[in-house]
Amino acid sequence: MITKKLKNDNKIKTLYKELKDKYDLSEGQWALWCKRKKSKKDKEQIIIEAILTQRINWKNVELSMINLKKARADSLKDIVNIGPQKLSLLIRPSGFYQTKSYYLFHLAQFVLKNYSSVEKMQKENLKKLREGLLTVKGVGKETADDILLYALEKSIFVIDEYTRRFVKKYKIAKDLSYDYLQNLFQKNLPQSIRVYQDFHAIIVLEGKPFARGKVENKNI
DNA sequence: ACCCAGGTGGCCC
DNA sequence: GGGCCACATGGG
Repeated sequence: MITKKLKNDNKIKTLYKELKDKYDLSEGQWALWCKRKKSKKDKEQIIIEAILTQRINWKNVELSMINLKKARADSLKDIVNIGPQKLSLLIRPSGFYQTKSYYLFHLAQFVLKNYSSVEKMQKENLKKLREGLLTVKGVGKETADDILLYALEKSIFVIDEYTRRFVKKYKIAKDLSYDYLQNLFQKNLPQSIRVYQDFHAIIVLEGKPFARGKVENKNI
């Protein structure tokens, strides 16, 4: 029992080290790729993308983001202002557009009403933020953690379809439930925002067919 | 004409 | 807690 546990523990750490070499990643690489995601505007875009990317490929998300930018509706304030009706037409390419437009509208409202800005939101502690986000319709654990890790820069590990495929591929665990896997990864990695961001980026790359050698794609 | 893609909520048991 | 369904577009 204990030996088996140790084995799995080592697996996660070892995989992280090996794959970091495989993709020639240095510490904080994700941040380098996404240097553009530093500004207030970019953080808000991560939040928007977190909703749009639900159950859809990134290509479709990009099409919606282009529409939003063209319509100058790519900030949380814009989204609250234009309202769910018009918003839904702009985000059609990313699918489930009526549902998602309500999700997005309510999320934008939630952030602005409770915190007034993403920067101020970042000052709140992780636990409170997660609880709050989970009360928003359309924000489940994955979307909440995605926002927390990549937009708000809190140390929490994201479990998604790519993570589950990764876990299966390397036979890391049998239990694929969200809480179990999140706990498992967090227990076996240093509690570091950078590590969580980079590792998740690696997991996504591992799930992409083109992924070998040099990394240029930033669609994480 | 299929099939698939980075979820979530609602309903049922 | 888990199983099933609706939600919808663009690309292969």
